[in-house]
Amino acid sequence: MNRILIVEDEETIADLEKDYLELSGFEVKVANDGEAGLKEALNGDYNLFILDLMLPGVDGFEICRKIRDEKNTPIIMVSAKKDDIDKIRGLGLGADDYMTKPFSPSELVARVKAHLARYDRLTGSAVSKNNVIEIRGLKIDTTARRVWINGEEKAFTTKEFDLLTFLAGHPNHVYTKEELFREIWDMESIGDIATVTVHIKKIREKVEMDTSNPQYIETIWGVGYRFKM
Amino acid sequence: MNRILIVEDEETIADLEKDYLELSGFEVKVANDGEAGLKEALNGDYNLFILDLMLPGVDGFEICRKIRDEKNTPIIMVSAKKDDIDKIRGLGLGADDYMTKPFSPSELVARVKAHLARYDRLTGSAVSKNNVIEIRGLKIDTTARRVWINGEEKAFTTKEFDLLTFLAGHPNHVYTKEELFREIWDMESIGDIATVTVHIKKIREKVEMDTSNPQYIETIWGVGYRFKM
DNA sequence: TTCTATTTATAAAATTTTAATAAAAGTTTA
DNA sequence: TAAACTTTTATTAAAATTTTATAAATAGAA
Repeated sequence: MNRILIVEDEETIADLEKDYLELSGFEVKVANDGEAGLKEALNGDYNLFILDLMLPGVDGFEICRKIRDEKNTPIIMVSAKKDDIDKIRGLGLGADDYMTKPFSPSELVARVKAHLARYDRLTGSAVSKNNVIEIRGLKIDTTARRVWINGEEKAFTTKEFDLLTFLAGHPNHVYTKEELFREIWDMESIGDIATVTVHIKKIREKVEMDTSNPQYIETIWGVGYRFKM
Repeated sequence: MNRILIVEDEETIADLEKDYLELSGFEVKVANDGEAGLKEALNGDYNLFILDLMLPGVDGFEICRKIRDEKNTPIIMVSAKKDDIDKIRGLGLGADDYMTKPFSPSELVARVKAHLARYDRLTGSAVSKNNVIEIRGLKIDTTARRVWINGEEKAFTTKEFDLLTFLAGHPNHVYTKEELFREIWDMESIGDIATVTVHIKKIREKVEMDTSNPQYIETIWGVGYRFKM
């Protein structure tokens, strides 16, 4: 459940925003002035802040800065004046979005969802974006360039790693040695295809339990190799 | 140095955007159709994408989806029609921003900067808000720019510190020397990559017990370096 | 089946590529 | 200007890749 803090002194607006957001399944808290808003923002555990720019006490501007000193939580700034928005946008305050009143509640909800989704995308899965291939006991981390067989890490050279990753990334597809050479070595094969065989052997030595009965890279006689899946 | 890819078929617009972004210190590449754009986006190393919605070949919509399958890089979608924007915004395509043509180049630059800053903020990993990185016996205070190995403080020069902090802040990720150079030296590497090697050596001398068997910064032969975690 | 030609596996040597190191030259900073 | 730092260059060392030679497996034909 995502928790949202609205810092807004106009109660009708705050209530309207709150209602719509709650209908969309968010947990919402409202603070009516700057002091309370700032305190709540820093001590509470929120996933997103909606800050009005004009507030009694501490203004939205100041709250935004203070939050950014401590958190990366998404912040949406709201103001009645288009000019203010333009001004603060230029200040590089670290807010994530700016909306001019009046706005439709559904647009607010849409933006809130978009910011929460992005935040999760960037913080949660920063590493695991497609960067890990896992097939049976084999695990390949493509950005770290590390390989594990049944939990045990094995060292791979550049070409070995590239070749294995390419094959594992296209399982069940049969590639000729020419195709593999072109793919990994980035050039036309002019007979120098033996090196593919040698690298396949090296990879198998590290990956397979029994080299003569490969579970991962299969030999297709007279054709090429295929990564079994 | 941040690298930006513009996928836009109208050359005058693309050139205008490119000029403004370059004036702001970005490195910009333009692709004029969907095919080229998609290929470049997936293979190249970019920090942000600007995609036109209407393109010959593969449309911006499709490119956005394909990029999101593989990367979390910020995407700004551009369209001449306000209606299209509203439509795709609702689709949850994973784009980070939407702009309607015509727009002022300075607004484009402002948004680009904002998105890059947020991306860094959210993915800057281990460092983020804490300001202190602590991994095994190594402690780095990023605001004070001080480094301790097993409790003993060591003096680091600017470049050494930046390089170590970047690597330690993105543990397990393998970076090429080109990438490291771009990151720390803020410019395109034109062969002057040897300096990265030398700095790695200097850092290891201070950080490692046994330089020839590094516990922190590992060499990935033929690829680059990785901070072990 | 047996023989032969073809293809792949294996092992080891030779070559090439890449990084570590040391030291000099250049640059910046106090 | 001197000291500290950075970059470049040259040399050495290490590692990875490719080549070569030989063995083994497979498929096809007699």
